[in-house]
Amino acid sequence: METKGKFTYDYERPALATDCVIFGFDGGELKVLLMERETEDSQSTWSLPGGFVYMNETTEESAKRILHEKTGIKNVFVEQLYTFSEVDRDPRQRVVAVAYYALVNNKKFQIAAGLNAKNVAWFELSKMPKLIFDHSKIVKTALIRLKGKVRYQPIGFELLNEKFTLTQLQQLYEAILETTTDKRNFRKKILSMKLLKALNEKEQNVARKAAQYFSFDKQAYKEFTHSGFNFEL
Amino acid sequence: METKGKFTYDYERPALATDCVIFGFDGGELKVLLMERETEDSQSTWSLPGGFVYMNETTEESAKRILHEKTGIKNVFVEQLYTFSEVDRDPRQRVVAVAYYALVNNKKFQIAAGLNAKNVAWFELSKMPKLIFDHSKIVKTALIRLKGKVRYQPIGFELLNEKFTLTQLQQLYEAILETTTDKRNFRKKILSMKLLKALNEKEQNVARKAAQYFSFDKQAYKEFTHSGFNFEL
DNA sequence: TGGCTTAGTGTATTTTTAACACTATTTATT
DNA sequence: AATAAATAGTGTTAAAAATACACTAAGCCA
Repeated sequence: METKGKFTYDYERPALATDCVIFGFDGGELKVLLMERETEDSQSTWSLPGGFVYMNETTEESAKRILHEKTGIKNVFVEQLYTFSEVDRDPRQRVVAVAYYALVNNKKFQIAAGLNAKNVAWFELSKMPKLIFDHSKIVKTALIRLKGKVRYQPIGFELLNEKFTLTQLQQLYEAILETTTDKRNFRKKILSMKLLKALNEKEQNVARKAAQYFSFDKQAYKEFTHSGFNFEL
Repeated sequence: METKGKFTYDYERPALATDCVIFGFDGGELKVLLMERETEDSQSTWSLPGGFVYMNETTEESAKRILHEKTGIKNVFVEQLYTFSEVDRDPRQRVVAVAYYALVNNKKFQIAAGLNAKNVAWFELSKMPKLIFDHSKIVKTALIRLKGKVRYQPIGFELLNEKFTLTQLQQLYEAILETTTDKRNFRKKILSMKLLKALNEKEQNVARKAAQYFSFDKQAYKEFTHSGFNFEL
């Protein structure tokens, strides 16, 4: 128990923190951004970016602030995941963590990737190092959520640039859902929802037929949902 | 800030509480169990059962403990809903609330209903009183979750007795999803999953043809999911 | 015994999903 | 200039699932 501090309560309180699982998509692979810290015995351990919640911010604001402070990423999709409260999850003190997950598009992915020299790095899911505390469990929970959610909410687009090809979109879904899909059937289904705008623009400098660029039409999606339709893939 | 207390920290901490949305199903209606408290000005206000998290319990244990202490209900389905952290959600002090929702079957519903004389009561969703703080928002969030979840997880059964008729089951789904369904199609679909066991028992004392009782077959569901099938209604 | 009430059941149509293979375009290579 | 390499883009058919729809069965009551 702290004694030097200056905030005193008439009952004991857990500390409250936020942790963030940051997903990116690159090279056909789903990746997670992790931070490295040196421990006292000068071993390195990896963890999710996280920190304590301030008194004047919500947990969502806290997660976004920490995301920005620690990785430079801002203005991305962030959603609450789950609150982890095992009594001994942090052996040093009782910390309850409200976990969030973020989806980072390819452009911001590259910026975050540029920070590699420092203490953050992208990891493929199959190549994740051991993580501190219950952070592996948090990542696992985030993956399950992402897999479930991507099928009935158009959040996958958050992982691509504003303009993307149908092949990229299909690869994204295949990576997240760990499936393969027939190209024609995938295109038929996604185009039938009329939520994609075909742009007057094609890929450049590719040694093959250049693919058409599309963008997600947020306005059409609004009307789509208001008409009682449900996104589903 | 408290001054008489004996727990002191070197930075300010929000209080951590749990609140619980308790769903019951009776008379073809989905209901929520609420608590009444007297305020200082002797007006009554309604709220979700809730309380502070102890240092030696997880938030889930806290929610279950409080549920039991305040309503007598235990051994029911309880699942984490969402963490509410608006800075001013409780005007008296900063409280972050981890909300849970519980599904109470009809038998336990009746017991809880018997507490009516005291300070708890079941309310139909359309007849809910004004609630304290952000508790209406919490109920709304719980409803959205229940609606979403009931379609791809067999949690609806938690709201019925162990034995139930297909008509009861259908009414439950219709109440939660706010839809109507064709009786033959509903039966065809639910029975095709082979997750219901027909019991050698019928309704008693009804002034019409007595309906067959069924129960949910947990063992079959385990095998069902392990075979890669998904519950879906 | 006739009336009331809800249980229980089958078929035909429409819609959705799944399976499947070739041509078109662009760049790189020789 | 011709050809090879790579991936974009496209339509049809068959199977499965969802939907729409109406009568008979059983038990109690008046």
